[in-house]
Amino acid sequence: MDTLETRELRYFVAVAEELHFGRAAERLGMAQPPLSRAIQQLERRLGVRLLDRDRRGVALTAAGEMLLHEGRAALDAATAAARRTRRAGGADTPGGPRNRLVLAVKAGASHELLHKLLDAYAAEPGAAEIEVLPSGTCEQGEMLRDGRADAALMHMPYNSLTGFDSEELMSEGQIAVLPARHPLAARRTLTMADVAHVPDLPLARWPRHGTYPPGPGPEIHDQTQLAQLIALGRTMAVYPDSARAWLWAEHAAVPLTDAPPVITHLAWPAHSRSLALAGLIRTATRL
Amino acid sequence: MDTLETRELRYFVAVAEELHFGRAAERLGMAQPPLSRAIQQLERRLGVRLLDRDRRGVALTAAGEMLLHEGRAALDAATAAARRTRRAGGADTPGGPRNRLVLAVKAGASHELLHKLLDAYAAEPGAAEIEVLPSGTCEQGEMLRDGRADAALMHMPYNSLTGFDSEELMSEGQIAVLPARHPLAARRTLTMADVAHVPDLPLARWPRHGTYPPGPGPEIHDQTQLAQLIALGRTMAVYPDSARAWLWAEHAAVPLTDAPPVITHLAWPAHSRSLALAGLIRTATRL
DNA sequence: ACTCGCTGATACCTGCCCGGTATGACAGGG
DNA sequence: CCCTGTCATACCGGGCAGGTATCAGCGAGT
Repeated sequence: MDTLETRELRYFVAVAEELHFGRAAERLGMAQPPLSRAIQQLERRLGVRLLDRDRRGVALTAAGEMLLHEGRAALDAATAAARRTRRAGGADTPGGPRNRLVLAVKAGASHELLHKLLDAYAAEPGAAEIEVLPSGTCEQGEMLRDGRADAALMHMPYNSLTGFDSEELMSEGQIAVLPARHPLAARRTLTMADVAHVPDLPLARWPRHGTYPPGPGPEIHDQTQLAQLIALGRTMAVYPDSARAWLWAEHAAVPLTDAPPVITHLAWPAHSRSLALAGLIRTATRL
Repeated sequence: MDTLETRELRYFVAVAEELHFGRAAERLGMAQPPLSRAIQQLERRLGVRLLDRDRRGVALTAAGEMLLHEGRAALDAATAAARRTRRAGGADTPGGPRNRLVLAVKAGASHELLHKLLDAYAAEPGAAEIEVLPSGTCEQGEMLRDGRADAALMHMPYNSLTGFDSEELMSEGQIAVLPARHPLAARRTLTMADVAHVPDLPLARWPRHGTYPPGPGPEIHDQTQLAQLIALGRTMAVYPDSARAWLWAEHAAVPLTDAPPVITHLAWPAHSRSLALAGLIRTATRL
């Protein structure tokens, strides 16, 4: 009576995202009529209109908006339960159940810190095995929510910590990564204003949630590509100090005096009760 | 393949809590055999043993432990989705959908603060209607998690804020609430040590998660009962300063110099995106 | 204006799977 | 040794999820 089936949530979220019954049904691998009926039953069960069926397309009501957000969260929680249970039971590791933690890290970020953390934790008695899972740009939050990861290194202010517990690990300044022969590379320091609108060096653009912000700079998919474009003198980027670890010879790093500091946190789902995670947190705080 | 049905979660949580298929089936209102089969199917789907069936009773494996915790969270998220959607659509309000917020408050706590908050918020333009939902002892967290409430007044260190966003509202000292004619009531101040083991005034015991801590004091169900027992000289209690609001003439309040301060927070689910809630938070921070 | 195309809704049917009843296997206790 | 209590197995029936075919409204194009 008062608890929704995940099947209903899956169906509704698909329709709410596509705003089109046919496409949603296709995405779900089913025919359109049963989907229509399922949504109608859901509306009747809840006693609430979720969608406004205008003859041309479908729109969310306020209640539908709410169910889209809450339903996504519930679906994430359900898949997280499945994934974490499989992992705890060792269903994904050939050698049977092992004490294992998955740590999501933005690919290439915080090399040195990560190294120290892993070494320190491995030295602990009874340490679990840690799998480092490379994550896309700002994807760590989703990975924690849907159970792909048990913990993550997150970088304020780029990631959002809402909904997670966290422990601050490190704070660092930011640098402008420039082509070595560009005039700006000779400067001792720069400001954000200096680098905001350099005509011949537009700032590179990273995708946020799959879409790119507008701007003149090139669209970046991965860090190697960015490094190459900088080395070729086509673009520049603003990065935390620790990015110096992967700079090329053709790169130059100039400190930005007024950039906000980047704070690296170890974050984990707030309700976690794993012993292995507690150990990792403990060693992290001692770092 | 990778997302669990809430039916499966309900069944497993029931079995994991009862550690007994028959009782769990009874609680679920079904027969035992289909429940056994459902759990077996779940184990096969996950590829993981969840329960150790010893001939005498049932025990959780590590994976089962994990699924119990994660499954509870997922079930809470699903029922929260249903409740909040119904509320957003006005399924529970006769007059149709109204802009409404449910605020969980420990019954009788923070009267004055609550009053100020409600008044200030009601004065805001476009304020939503606020329903004050009295909550049992330390129950506010569950209410936020399963959607019975949209926000809560929580009192550190009694409530836990993990998993919620929050805003600090007030900090106050604590007092000992004593029978007026007891010798200790004449003191200007007291310490925790003074009140810990008074032979003729054992500290009252509140339930935590439905069970009472051990001790000599009486078991308390509600505040009126406590007030009466104190007035009768049978027990005493430690309360935040603001409890003075409901003291009787036969009560005395003596400040405790070394009690930890009680900090009242406004807390809400971290993923909330409601406009009305944002308004309440804004007025709360300005208080 | 008529038709075509696209939308979601309805009607009807079929097969699966969920749940119930009856029973079995197995261990422990009197 | 049987009785009790546990969970698992065997079998069956009904409800509901899902598929196919079709309808119903609205827009657009000629």
